[in-house]
Amino acid sequence: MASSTRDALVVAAADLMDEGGLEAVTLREVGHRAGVSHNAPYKHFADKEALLAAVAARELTRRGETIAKTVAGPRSPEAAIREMVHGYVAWALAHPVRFKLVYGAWSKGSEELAAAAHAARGRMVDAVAAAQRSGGLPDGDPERVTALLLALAHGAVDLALAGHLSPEGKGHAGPDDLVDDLFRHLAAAAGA
Amino acid sequence: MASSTRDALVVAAADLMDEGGLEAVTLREVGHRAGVSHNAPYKHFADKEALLAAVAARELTRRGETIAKTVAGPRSPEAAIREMVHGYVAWALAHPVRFKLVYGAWSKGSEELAAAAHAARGRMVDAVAAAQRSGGLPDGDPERVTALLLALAHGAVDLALAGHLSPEGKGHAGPDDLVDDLFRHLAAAAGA
DNA sequence: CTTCTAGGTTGACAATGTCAACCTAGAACC
DNA sequence: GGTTCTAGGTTGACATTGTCAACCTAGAAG
Repeated sequence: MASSTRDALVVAAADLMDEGGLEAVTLREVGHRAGVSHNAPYKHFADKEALLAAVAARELTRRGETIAKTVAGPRSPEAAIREMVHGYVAWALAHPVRFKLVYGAWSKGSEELAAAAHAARGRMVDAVAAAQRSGGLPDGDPERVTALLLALAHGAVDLALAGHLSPEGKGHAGPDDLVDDLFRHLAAAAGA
Repeated sequence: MASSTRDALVVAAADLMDEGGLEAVTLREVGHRAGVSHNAPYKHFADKEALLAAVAARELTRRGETIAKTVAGPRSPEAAIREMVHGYVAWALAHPVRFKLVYGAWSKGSEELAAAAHAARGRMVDAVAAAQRSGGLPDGDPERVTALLLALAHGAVDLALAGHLSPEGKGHAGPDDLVDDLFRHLAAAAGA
């Protein structure tokens, strides 16, 4: 197993950002929470960004496990993707800071990150392809339909978190509503 | 007109973020570019975030003007929304930092910002409603269909900027491709 | 002519990322 | 066993940056 101090640092950073946002994650406080000095993190990470990348990798790996469980759960392929996309939305809304970290720009492209992302995407693509075969989604490159679903979920969540989604009017469509709308339209397009 | 120094500060900040990213926008450098001292910005803005909000308001206002011109341009309503959404994508890809600033979280909800955003959205909703009447888009609350379009465009661009869109595979669907896909599916759903 | 104030200046401070120098215990090797 | 190397930790210092406080000045207001 990796250095236990290293893990403690990653956990401390994750906790800090959940509590006080990204700007609350200071190397000094992270070190303090992990029970080491303000400079100890540099023995495990090149710089602050590398630490944050480790946090992102940890989170993405967990997401991948969740998705793997989802794929084994529901009965129909349509239900499976629906659940995946709604799961994505729920996770993002529950952990906004981790969400923005994971799907922000990684100037440091860790291998673990790329692998976890690829695995998660692959599972979704499979589910989409299955749903296409059963007629619940329109035809076309499954990768591309997956990208469409993910992009919509991502955008809806991002806008919602920033408060730019439906200025609290009567429509009041939340991210989940938009996801449902898209699935409905896609189903209609598939049945044409 | 507002203080000319104030404008100079806003312009300097906008230039800086275009050149070196958000982290390059330091109050000292902004002041220097505007030809004043490192503390002069505080005579015009409460804090750094207020300055950034002013930059965002300026950018959003410009976007609104662009959209207004677009609405008067194309012939069919379908072409008009298509052009609006693609214009959104093009702008975001061309000015990633401004894009993230404008659609990031404003803890300081300036009135100018809210007004500009509302105006821009209204024009898009009108265009969507027109397209619905001519059968190019499926029925339903126009606000909601507009939100769907914007959310997809936003998400596609955000993922693309972060490098999380189609891991350079053969599909290689860019934001514009996803937007086209959505329009195609919506048209199919409308024709059902 | 006095007074007020908007806008500007300099100086200082605390927080933070980061570098450098130093220390220590245990693994590794003879 | 004794020597050496090194991973992991410590303290101290430094530059950058946002922000506050004190001070200054020219022109408007009276």
